[in-house]
Amino acid sequence: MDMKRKLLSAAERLFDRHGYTATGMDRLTAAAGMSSRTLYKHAGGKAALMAAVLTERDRRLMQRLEVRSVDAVFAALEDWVRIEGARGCLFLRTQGETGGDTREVSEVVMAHKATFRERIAEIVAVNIGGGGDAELAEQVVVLFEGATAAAVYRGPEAVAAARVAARVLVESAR
Amino acid sequence: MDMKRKLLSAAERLFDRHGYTATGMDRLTAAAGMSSRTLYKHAGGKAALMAAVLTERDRRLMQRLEVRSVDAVFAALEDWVRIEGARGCLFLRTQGETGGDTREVSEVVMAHKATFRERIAEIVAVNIGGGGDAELAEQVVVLFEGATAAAVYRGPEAVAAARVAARVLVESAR
DNA sequence: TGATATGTAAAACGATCGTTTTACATACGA
DNA sequence: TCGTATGTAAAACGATCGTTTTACATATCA
Repeated sequence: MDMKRKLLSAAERLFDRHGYTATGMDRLTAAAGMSSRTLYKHAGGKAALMAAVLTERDRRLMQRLEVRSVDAVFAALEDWVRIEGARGCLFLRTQGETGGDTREVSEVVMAHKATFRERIAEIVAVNIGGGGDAELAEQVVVLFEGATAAAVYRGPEAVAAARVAARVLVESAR
Repeated sequence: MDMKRKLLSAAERLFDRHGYTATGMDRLTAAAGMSSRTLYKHAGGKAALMAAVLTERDRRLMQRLEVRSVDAVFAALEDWVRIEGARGCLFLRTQGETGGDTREVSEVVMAHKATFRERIAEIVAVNIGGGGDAELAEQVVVLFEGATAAAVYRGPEAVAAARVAARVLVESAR
């Protein structure tokens, strides 16, 4: 279905640039180039549409994190910021906007963060040799989130700093 | 003015817990225990109220960062998270919700982030001895933002991990 | 040919948005 | 005692919210 792809990419763009609550259905229908009847048939409703957007974003993001080294994780984040810009983590922003009381959204957000953390832990384990280092994995997660957040006002420099910091931490944990 | 204090603390609570856009003026008047006429006389409007909330929050946060060591910065963040909970940075969340096109809000957010970064740079300079280390300061900023963001789904553990990471980075920069 | 699916355009739904206004009460200081 | 300030309660403002419905067009395929 071509219609669904158009809807999802238009919705992701608007939600990301203007926020979930502030984006009205009329703006969504206009940007997706379809009637509201068709939009509701495909997406179900606003919250379900946001959940679908986040599910798709999770897929795209996790694909970029199919790497073997901690350094490559931050290289991937650098690419992401350069291509898509830095407006903060859409998952956390949406969770914050809805106060956590939109079930469909909360579930996707928490699931994404869990698999994200798991992926980082795997990569850290490979880099360290030997068993996993839970503390180092937590540190890398924090650096990744911090780079994402700080890049909003510091730009790509924040990601570069996180990358260097991760190198130091990995080295000192080895 | 007692009225203004009641308004600001009620507004901060609601904006922080439910988001800026999703919080209606009726909920604000009810929580602050005042008529909408009085609210508008004191605050001017919704955007100006949010700006006032952020200004007050900046004051409170910066007060907690009147410390001498990088380690104390993260100790302060631990206290904050324990007392106020972890719902992410209200400044960045609000900036994200408004897409950056509410002037009154954007100005306070950017000003806060600038002074925050400056404070971190000062503390880093004291800890390192000798001139400032711009790269280390950027790393500490990233760790602080990352701990704030990751604590939403990882809890206080995220702050503890950031604290340890900062220790390692400061040591290796010395 | 005629049913089924898939789309648009546009109006309507009741609710809620941020804000202003009208009308009235109370306290304080000249 | 009279004006000024400061408050409440409640209605009204037009706009916009998310969602559903009505009426109609087009394409596919048995």
